[in-house]
Amino acid sequence: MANKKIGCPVEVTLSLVGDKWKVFILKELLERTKRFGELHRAISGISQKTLTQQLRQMEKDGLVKRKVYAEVPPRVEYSLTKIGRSLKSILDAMHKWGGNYAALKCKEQQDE
Amino acid sequence: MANKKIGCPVEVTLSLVGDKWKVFILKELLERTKRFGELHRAISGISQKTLTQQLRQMEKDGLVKRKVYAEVPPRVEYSLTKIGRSLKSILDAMHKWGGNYAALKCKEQQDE
DNA sequence: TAATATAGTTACCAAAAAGTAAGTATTGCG
DNA sequence: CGCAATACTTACTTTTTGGTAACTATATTA
Repeated sequence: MANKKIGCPVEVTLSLVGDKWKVFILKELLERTKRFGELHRAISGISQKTLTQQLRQMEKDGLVKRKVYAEVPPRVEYSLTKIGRSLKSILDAMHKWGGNYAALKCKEQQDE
Repeated sequence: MANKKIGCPVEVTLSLVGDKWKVFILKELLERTKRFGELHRAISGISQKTLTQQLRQMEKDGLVKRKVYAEVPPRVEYSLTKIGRSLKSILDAMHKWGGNYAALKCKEQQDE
C-alpha cells in the first residue's frame, strides 16, 4: 500500500494524536503531571494494557515524559514535553470546530 | 464503555476526520468536485469498498454531497458541502503542526 | 446481439486494535 | 511471614477495519 508510509504532514499529526485514547491522555496531562493510576482512573474505559501502550508510544514520539521514582510501591509520573503541550492548539481547533458542528446538527434536527 | 458515546467536541471532530482515508478524500475534494473513479485512482491503495463506505459516512455526516447523473455508464460526482470545506482550517492546522514536528525530529536525528 | 464502461454491492478472509484476566516484582508494615 | 500497594506484562479472545475478487445493472456502441 503506497499510503502506508506517512508522508503528508497531516498524516504525521494524525498518527500522533488521531485517536480518542491519545486525546484523552493529552487532555489529562494538559491539566497537570499525573501518575499512571491517576490516568487510569481518570480515563474511564481504558484498560491498563492500552494505557501503557499509548503512553509508551507517546513517549517514543517525544510528546510525553515518563519519570520513575525508585520507591515501593512504584511511582511513575507522566507529563507533557514542550512538543506535547504544543498540541493544545490543535486540540483547541478541533474542539472549536466540533462544538460548532454539534450546534449546527442540533439546530438542523429541530428544523425537521 | 463510558467513552463510546462521543461527548467531547474534540471527539466529534476526530470521529469525522480522524483517519487517513477521510483526510485523503477531503484533500482531493478540496481541490475540486470529483467522480468516484477519479477519487479511486487518486487515492492509491484504497479499495472500492472502503472508498464507498467512507464517502457514504461523510455524506451522512453532512461533509460531502453526492450527485448521481441518470446516465449510462453511471456518473456520480462528489463534492464538499460548506461544512466539509470548513474542515480546511483543521487540516491546515494539522499540516502546519506536522511539518514543524517532522522538522524538529529531523534536526534531532542529525544531532545524535 | 454481445461487449463496454462505471459505480457500486456482496461474501469471504486477514490483520490490527483493544479488552479480560491472571501473573510479576518489590518493600514496608502488622 | 504474609499481605497490601502500584505499575506494569503476558496470553488469550473479541471487535473492528480493510482487502480481494466476483457479481450486478444498464444504455450505448460496434
